[in-house]
Amino acid sequence: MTDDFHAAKPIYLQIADRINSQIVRKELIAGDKLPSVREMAITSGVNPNTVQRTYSELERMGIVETRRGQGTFITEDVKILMDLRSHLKEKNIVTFIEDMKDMGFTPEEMISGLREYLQSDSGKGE
Amino acid sequence: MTDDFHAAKPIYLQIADRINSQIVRKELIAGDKLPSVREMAITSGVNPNTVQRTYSELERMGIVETRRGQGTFITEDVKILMDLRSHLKEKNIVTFIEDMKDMGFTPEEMISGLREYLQSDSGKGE
Amino acid sequence: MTDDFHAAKPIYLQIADRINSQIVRKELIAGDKLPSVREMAITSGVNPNTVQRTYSELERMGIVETRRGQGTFITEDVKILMDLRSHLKEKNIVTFIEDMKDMGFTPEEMISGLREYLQSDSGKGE
Amino acid sequence: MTDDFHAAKPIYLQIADRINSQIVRKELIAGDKLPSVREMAITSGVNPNTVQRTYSELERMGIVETRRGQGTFITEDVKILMDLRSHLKEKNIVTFIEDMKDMGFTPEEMISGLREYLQSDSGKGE
DNA sequence: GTGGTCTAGACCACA
DNA sequence: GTGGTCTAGACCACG
Repeated sequence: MTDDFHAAKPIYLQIADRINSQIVRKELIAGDKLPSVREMAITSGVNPNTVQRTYSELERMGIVETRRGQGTFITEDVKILMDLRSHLKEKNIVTFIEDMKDMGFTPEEMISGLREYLQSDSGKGE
Repeated sequence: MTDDFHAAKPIYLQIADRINSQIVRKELIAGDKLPSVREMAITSGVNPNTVQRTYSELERMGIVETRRGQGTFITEDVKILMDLRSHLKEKNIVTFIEDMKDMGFTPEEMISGLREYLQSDSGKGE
Repeated sequence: MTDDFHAAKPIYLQIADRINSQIVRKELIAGDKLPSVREMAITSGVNPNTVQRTYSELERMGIVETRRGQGTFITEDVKILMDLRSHLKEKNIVTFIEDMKDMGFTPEEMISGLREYLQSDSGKGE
Repeated sequence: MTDDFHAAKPIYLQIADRINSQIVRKELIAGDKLPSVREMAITSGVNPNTVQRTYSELERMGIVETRRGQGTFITEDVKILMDLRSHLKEKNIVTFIEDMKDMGFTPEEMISGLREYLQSDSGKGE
């Protein structure tokens, strides 16, 4: 919370987020090949170094693996991909609860507040 | 989302968050005096400059005002303090919804997921 | 220029300004007695130290003189009071011109700009 | 007004003023890159932190934007830059008028006084 | 290379 | 005592 200013999450993490979202939404599945660093850099309009860093980060998390000379692939390890979903979900929810609790909201208020915004939100997307 | 690593929000903003929480929870109310820069620096274990920055940031947001030679005080402008609460609340909820939506969760899943964690969470503290 | 933020000129100088204005507008004239430090502090709602500093400053400028046990008086030296007026005037005008010049305005634009605001300004006061 | 002593506007704001002047005079235009913090620090003979502060201030005002790892740039938002000019102009003029009015000058005297100094001023620089 | 944050420690103006 | 500014120098994340 508090933010509002420069917001700014590093670009390389934003790209990682995007890829994670695609995985979680099954737009990318086990074994899929990611665009090459250069390709992704061009289509995303960023420096290749930045994409490189994204891929490294994802590899560190076990989500992708690079095969020399072939490219970068979503891991075949389905368990990791499943975990990713539940992990991101849990992380999101727990963070949300903690922040709301810090602000003195009761569980009931969290749910009703969430409901409220979900309604006024119906029918959008990025 | 994604994070887990370095996390890292600047210290001076973390302190600002903490103060905002206290305001929102009514532990700090309009007109209250904040600890002096030096005092807060010691109790928070940081450099006075860092606290100074926190206070400047809060002043920029209209949440506190400094009176020369006297100290830093929560603004008397109750409206700003009210707005703070609803602003933080909204920000939290909207972010949560967006992130969950990115991950392909339906509104129903968000609410049930939230419920689930709220139960297993009953009776904790920071 | 640039300002906009905390603005903030020290209180003791604000008070000095106010007294100078009164002199220049002949509301205070040579030999007049100023309120005592305590009195002025109360009516101005500030710390006596602050008023003390104002008087010291004015004395340093030769505008007032303090007579022990009697109080603080506007100087009898009319020349200084006359100079005050022209000095403040000059200072004001010169600063104005410099700032406008910095912004790339021509003398003609300064005068026309000034005229413009003087018209829309007719009939106000603090 | 009144001043003459310590004058003293913080260095970081003086630098901001300078940059604002350059923008208003079209010496810096939308999209231009500012010197790096370190560079500017050296050429201005101040500490990098001080320049950093200047840039932060300008960013807060929406006049510049920083691109990570690339540098600090004048905003592409031309409207902000236009507003800057008129804002600074207005601020200057209004302050001038108020101060002169405090001193008991009539609008006519302001204009004739200004004229007077503009003539004796023809052909100078900083 | 860039900006952003932080510490350490100093000095000053203000009340 | 208070906050505000500044220097010196360090470290980090980012592109």
